[in-house]
Amino acid sequence: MSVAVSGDGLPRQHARRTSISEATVARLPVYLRVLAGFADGGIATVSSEQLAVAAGVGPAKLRKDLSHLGSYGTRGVGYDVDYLIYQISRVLGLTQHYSVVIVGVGNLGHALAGYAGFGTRGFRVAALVDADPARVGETIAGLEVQHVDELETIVKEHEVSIGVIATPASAAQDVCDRLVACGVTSVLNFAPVVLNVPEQVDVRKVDLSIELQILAFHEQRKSLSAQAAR
Amino acid sequence: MSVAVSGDGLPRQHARRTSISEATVARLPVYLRVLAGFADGGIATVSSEQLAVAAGVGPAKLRKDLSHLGSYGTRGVGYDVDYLIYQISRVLGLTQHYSVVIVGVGNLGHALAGYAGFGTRGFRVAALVDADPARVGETIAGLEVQHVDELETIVKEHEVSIGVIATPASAAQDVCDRLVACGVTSVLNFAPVVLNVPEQVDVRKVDLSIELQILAFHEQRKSLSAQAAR
DNA sequence: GACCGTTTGTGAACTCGTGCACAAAGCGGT
DNA sequence: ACCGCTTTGTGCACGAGTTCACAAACGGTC
Ligand SMILES: NC(=O)c1ccc[n+]([C@@H]2O[C@H](COP(=O)([O-])OP(=O)(O)OC[C@H]3O[C@@H](n4cnc5c(N)ncnc54)[C@H](O)[C@@H]3O)[C@@H](O)[C@H]2O)c1
Ligand SMILES: NC(=O)c1ccc[n+]([C@@H]2O[C@H](COP(=O)([O-])OP(=O)(O)OC[C@H]3O[C@@H](n4cnc5c(N)ncnc54)[C@H](O)[C@@H]3O)[C@@H](O)[C@H]2O)c1
Repeated sequence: MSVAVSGDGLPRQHARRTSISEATVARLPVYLRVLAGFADGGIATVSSEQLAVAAGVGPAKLRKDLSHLGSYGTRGVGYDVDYLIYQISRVLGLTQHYSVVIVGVGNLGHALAGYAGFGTRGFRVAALVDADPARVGETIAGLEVQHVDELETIVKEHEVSIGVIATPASAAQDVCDRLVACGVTSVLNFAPVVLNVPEQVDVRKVDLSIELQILAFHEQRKSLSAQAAR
Repeated sequence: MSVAVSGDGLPRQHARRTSISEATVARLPVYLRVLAGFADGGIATVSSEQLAVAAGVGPAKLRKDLSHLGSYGTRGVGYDVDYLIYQISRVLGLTQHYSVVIVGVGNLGHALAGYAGFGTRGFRVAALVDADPARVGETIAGLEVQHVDELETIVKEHEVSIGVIATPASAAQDVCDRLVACGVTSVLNFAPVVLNVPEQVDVRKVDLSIELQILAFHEQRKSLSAQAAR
């Protein structure tokens, strides 16, 4: 593997020639969480075997995933927990901070606003907005709900890069368009609709009803095969 | 394509020889939702092109997905909306009803309990349980919160097949073990932990923090390439 | 009934992701 | 300095999933 030496004299792997696969990126946060657990437990080094078991993946897959972000491991020993945490954080972009705006403060929006998990890894809920005048002014988790018309001002002022949509499905596309128009380039959508966005905007969806239907499919498969065995 | 005739005289495609791929199963609920929208709008038939656009996938992928569940389409015309809804529902196992138990009625559990989307497609919230005695007895969306020790009784009585975990991460594995011990074979996990379950149990996870970190990765990628262009 | 434009269903090529197996590399003990 | 044990990093084969491209099928029209 080729190694470049940067100005400060520290060796620096530039494995950022080939981009990391989407499947790998989706697993890195899991590794990160598991590693954080090890670090809390005072464990200094882990083998790919241990990490793999804790993360629920195969050891080979784990090693291949990690190899995509550089060669940070010691043969015969394993990985240094703290160093690996740092490297994964760096690759995922968690060394920066991201401001999040939550749009739609209903049942779900309330839960999200109060969710402690946001703050833990570089994400900060900058504002809560809703279209319902009755909700505007309410304070949740230390934040006052603002009107959705303030969206552009809020996004500009707090340099919001991630928008979370927790409105009814009927309003989601409209809200998304407004977010994109304000310059938001990442959207996390909880509403059960397929959002249309320009090329450069990333959308990820969390869809409870789809998850349930996938489970239903497997339930049926299980009960059918149980029936066939009879 | 071979066609079998069942006892009742109706022609019945037995495309259920080969199992449907996981990727396809994950998209079927999306098609179903889009189709429901078309049906509401009074549209009787759709082409793969129309459906694909509405579902946010390519037309070829859509046709291949649908072909996996039989040959329900008319060349030169398209698909009959109602019939396709029925067929997808059948394949996904939504013609049956599933009872769901929600474990952990905190911020998120509250939102889930009140979520209308549960009832719409054959899923029924049979019970809410929590470990906190202060929460037991509270009524949410017409259901009284019961103690988690009642879990086994509840699962047996309501024939619960799907368990939703909305407890803190520290309690999730324990709750999961108890659900599995009661005979629950599908779990939807909102807690940020990797659950260990026996082979025959399906687990799906919804993990907000992972989604955010994936978005962060792409945000970083975007800002880096913008910087490189400068 | 033959023709024509349309749309499905699907083989085939291709890309992407996974798992195996092993050589290279490090560490500790002698 | 050597040896043996452990574990990484990766080449390779394989399977899953996607995309292309087109023949076969259908409805409508003459
Ligand atoms: N509650 C859940 O557990 C749950 C689970 C999965 C998905 N969802 C989805 O999440 C979304 C929200 O669910 P909920 O239960 O919180 O609904 P809700 O009706 O309780 O809340 C929706 C909120 O959005 C606000 N809103 C409506 N239009 C708006 C607009 N144009 N701009 C800004 N705010 C607007 C409303 O005033 C309301 O406060 C829905 O799409 C739902 O399908 C909810
Ligand atoms: N709030 C959110 O928006 C959000 C988003 C994503 C993920 N999550 C995750 O969902 C889970 C719940 O989040 P929350 O905000 O509702 O937390 P919460 O603390 O408000 O609620 C947790 C509930 O679980 C109950 N509980 C604890 N141990 C239990 C046990 N052994 N059996 C049954 N019930 C038990 C508690 O009494 C409490 O009522 C957490 O793991 C959290 O990380 C929450």
